[in-house]
Amino acid sequence: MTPKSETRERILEEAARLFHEQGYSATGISTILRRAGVNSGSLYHFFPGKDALLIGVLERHLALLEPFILLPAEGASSDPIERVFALLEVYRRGLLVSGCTRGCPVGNLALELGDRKPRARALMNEYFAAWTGRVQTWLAAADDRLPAQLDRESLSRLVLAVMEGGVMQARAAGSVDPFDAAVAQLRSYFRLLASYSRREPAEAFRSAEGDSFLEPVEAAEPAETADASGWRYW
Amino acid sequence: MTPKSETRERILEEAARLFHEQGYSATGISTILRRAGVNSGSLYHFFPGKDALLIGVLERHLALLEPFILLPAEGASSDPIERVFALLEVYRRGLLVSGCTRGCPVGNLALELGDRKPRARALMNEYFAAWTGRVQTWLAAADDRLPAQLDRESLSRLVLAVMEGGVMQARAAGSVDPFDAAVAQLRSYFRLLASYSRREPAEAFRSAEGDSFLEPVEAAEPAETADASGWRYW
DNA sequence: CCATGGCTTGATTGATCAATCAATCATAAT
DNA sequence: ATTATGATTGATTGATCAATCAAGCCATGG
Repeated sequence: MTPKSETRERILEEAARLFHEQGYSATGISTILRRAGVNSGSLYHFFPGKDALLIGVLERHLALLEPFILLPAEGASSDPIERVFALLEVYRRGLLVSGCTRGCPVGNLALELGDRKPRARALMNEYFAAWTGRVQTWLAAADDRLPAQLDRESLSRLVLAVMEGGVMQARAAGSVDPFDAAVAQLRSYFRLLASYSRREPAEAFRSAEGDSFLEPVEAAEPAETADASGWRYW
Repeated sequence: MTPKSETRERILEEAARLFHEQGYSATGISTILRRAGVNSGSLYHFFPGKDALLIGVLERHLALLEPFILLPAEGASSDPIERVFALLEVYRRGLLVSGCTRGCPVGNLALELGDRKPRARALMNEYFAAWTGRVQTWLAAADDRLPAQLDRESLSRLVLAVMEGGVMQARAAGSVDPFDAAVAQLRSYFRLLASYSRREPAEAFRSAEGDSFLEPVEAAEPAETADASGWRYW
């Protein structure tokens, strides 16, 4: 038995797949057991409960992020910006080979679980941080092709949003087209950034002050949106 | 006793809120009944089953998209591009008033249900199509500030991806910051598009041909990604 | 006055859920 | 050979799930 028993790995693998395809709540322990060819006692020998299994799955995703997602993207190109798009292409492949049923395994869980499982949310945050962190590394390596005033962390958040939002639309549409469309626009943005970095500093990056979008709102408002009839939506 | 009974509306409202916060599978009928102050027989009088309730909730979201999402965004500004960002701000408010637990109600369900409920997926597609369609209308109204070669449908898909991806990150982080970051970058993209539309046509929009990102892949490959050890990830 | 039909009541069903546990097996250390 | 430890078995638990249904309520129209 390897350091972490083979049975344990098989359970995690099937649980990860099922959580990804059906979600956490919709996946029954019995289904995991059947698919993994294991008895319930074995599962509860390794994991005290379903929650712990979820944590194990997320830890596995975190461990696999480097070898199965980031390294392949880095291997696809030596150009740092192309690596960003190679990263997106990794997820595109995931969509294609699964018939648009599987995109980002962590993204699904992030929306499903929200803040109801604090430990899980911390791990998902860690996952996203590692993901965007690596993108920032690449952006830093392409320093000469990006405007100096550009906030690289924000840009990495945009890249992640495009991936997750694109995957969601692809899953809803049953087609990669919306994903491709969003990525194509991101590509266009990078082209514009590159050409702008070659010209004058431009006012396009003058920070967001005077920008009505990021105003107070924060702790303002009676925290209730209602129309004339007293209807609430949120 | 309005055309569609008040009880029915109350059930739909509570179901929508619970599906949004906890997801479809994680929400029990009994919880909906308790929160709506209704007996099970009443619910099953209006909806043959939980699936039908889901459909009803999605139809309600579709019906409320116009009055509670799109019209407020249009009312916030007469400038068509500002309307795009006002639309994003609507969701930002939703995040804030809910402590980052509620973003886009349809997005959550889209990722959770995938293609397991065809009728539901069709409605979610319709929702996204209406959403991006309106954005395209606004983009068309700002025709003079966008490069002629720009694909407006793709851009609307990007806007939706930014919203959904931003909401997901905000939910995972328990903070609107990632959402704001992604939106700020989208804003920057729009600024660049505007300044470019004032200059020469630029090669930045020369379609995607010769662009390695959108190549074959389609029906190619043994449809399996494995590393040296035979490991599969997707 | 009754009859009709939309709506509500709430106990109840069987299925499925996550989780338990005493017993057994396998392996390796002593 | 003996014991200890880890891993596995699978029947079983009580809780919760979605869904059912016979009975009653009540407003309207005849």
